[in-house]
Amino acid sequence: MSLEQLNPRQKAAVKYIDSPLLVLAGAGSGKTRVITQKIAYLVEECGVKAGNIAAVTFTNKASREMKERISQILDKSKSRGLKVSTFHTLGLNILRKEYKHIGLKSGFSIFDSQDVAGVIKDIVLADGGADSDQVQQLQWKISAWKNNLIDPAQADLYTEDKFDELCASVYKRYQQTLRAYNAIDFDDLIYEPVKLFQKNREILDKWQTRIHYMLVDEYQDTNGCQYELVKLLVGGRTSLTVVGDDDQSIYAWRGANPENLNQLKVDYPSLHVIKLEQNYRSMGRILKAANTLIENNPHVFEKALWSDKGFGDPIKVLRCKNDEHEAERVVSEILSHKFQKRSNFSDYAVLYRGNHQSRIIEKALREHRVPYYLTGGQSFFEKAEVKDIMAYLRIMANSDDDAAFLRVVNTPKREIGPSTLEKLGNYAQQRKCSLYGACHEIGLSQHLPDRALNNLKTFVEWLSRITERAERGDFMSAIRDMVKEIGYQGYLEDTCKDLNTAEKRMENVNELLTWIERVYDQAESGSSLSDIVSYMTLMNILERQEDNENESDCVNLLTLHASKGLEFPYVFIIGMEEEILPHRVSMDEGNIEEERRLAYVGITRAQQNLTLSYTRIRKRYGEKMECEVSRFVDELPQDDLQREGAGETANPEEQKQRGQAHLANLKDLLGNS
DNA sequence: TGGGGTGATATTTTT
DNA sequence: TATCACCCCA
Repeated sequence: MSLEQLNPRQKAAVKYIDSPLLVLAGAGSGKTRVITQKIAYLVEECGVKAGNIAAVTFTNKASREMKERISQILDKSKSRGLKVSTFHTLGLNILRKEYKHIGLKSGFSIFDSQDVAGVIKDIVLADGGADSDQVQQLQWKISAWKNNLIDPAQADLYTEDKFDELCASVYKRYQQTLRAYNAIDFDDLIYEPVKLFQKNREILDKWQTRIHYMLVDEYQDTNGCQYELVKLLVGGRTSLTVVGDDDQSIYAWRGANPENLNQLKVDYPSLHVIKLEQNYRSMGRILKAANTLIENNPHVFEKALWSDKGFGDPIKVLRCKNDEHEAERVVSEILSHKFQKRSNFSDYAVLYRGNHQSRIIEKALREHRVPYYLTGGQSFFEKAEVKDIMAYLRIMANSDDDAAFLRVVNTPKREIGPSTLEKLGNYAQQRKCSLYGACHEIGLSQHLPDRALNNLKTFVEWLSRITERAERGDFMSAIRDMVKEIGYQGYLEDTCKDLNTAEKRMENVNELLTWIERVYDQAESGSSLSDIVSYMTLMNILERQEDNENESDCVNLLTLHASKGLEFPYVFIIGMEEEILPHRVSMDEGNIEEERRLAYVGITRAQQNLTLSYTRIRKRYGEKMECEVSRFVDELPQDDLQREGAGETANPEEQKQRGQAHLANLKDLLGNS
């Protein structure tokens, strides 16, 4: 195999196997290439079987990309059994084999965060009241506990105030409820295997034998639980390579613990560190700006990106009168630039801090007839029609899944209303069984009027028939018939305002079916209905749609967060203002460093040109607010900036503002060191 | 059962 | 200011 295409550092990272390895891979430094080459190296030169290697990523997209690139460099016969998966899929695979040890039955469901919110709501409601804000906080807290491996009993000990006590008691009942539903949540996919491994040496041994080498991508995004899983699977061995960049850690607010990078040095004293600093993406000036900015953050590992792509144009800084003006400027910059360079619309990206900022840009783009593609928004699996069909599959796979039952039972309408369901619920509780189970109990007739009873019976009988068909005969035709038999298309046509949206939703349903078919075809033989449903739950079809849309020539609109891992020739970052970037809330919480990393991520997306913009006045909550340029603009190398716009020469007012920003920044630095 | 009026609310999001 | 739940009424 040829390692010639790699630079010396990359080559070293691929070949190093003597101790655990941390690869500090700067933006655009070819980290995916290192991981894929290393897998090939392990297989071809070190005699490790592909089936004994586990490579872990965070998103489906990253794992798909990695699989694809490996198939390009490694023979199919040699890559057989290679496990490239997300953390959650790895966890699911473990649980599929070991579910009995944690009190689950086969066919368990995976609850998404909406299902979880529903369960918590029910629990609090039984307590006598809840507002949606509280449910949110409870959900967040429980998730945080799981991410830090704290079980309900331990949570009891950690309570500091009344709210913590409530959380702990809800946590306990929440776990019980999930078990009763034969369900787990996303966090459990990692939490439960870790707990099991900690308790049961034998099972851990088995999995350690199965996995000889682990590679972890985007290591700075791991949480405590994920790190523990890696640590357990690696055990005392040296067979670990993690790749990460502390400067691109932008998900701490979601439970990621970038400290895990430093923790490695403690847990593995023999840890070897290799830095990848050559950037293959951007012009020198962009990297200089990025380096200068991020130097304002404290670092455990120093790192400076460089490239041999030439220095490039100055970074434009647009100063605008107001937000409308800003949008207008950005669009006209894109248009005139495109005209000059004869580039494509898809070469441009507009990045922003918050989703709402896209609206005004969208408006300007529409006015100029510029096609655009908006990333984000509702994910495919959050669409009601997709959730409906998925719920049908879930109840078919796991009859204890009450959440799925409730969603499905009266959609489309079967005249099974709230009062029927309440009585059914009471009865199920009395009999200590699931809602579906309760429908089969003889005693139910005592509690329900005939009409309601009949409706329910008809439904569950139909459901068991179709389930049986799916399990026994041709899976896909049973599913397709199911959609037909419930009259879903007619239901959409009745409930949607216009036929157009009904049609669109039906298209989504069909797309879902196509996907189920694909997953079914690719799944190992012997995969059950529930296996298919589990994998579907962990998937995001939207990603694929994105790829499709990108083929038509569109300007890209996305949040800074969503931009991580992507690159564009020409990048605009709008709203470079105090209270936006850095965001107000982060300022209050003292999280300036993460905001700075966010700006860093945005800047390093640009290959050739970078334009920043800010406004003097912005409408916020309907009120006109005076704005101040972001401190991050002041932290950039001023000689490399080309400032343009309304009253571009610095007036006394602005001088003063900048002075204040600088002072604040100094204080910030002092406070941190 | 659905639509319209009302009031609260306003980062970032993957699995 | 704009949106989105949610609740109430027809």
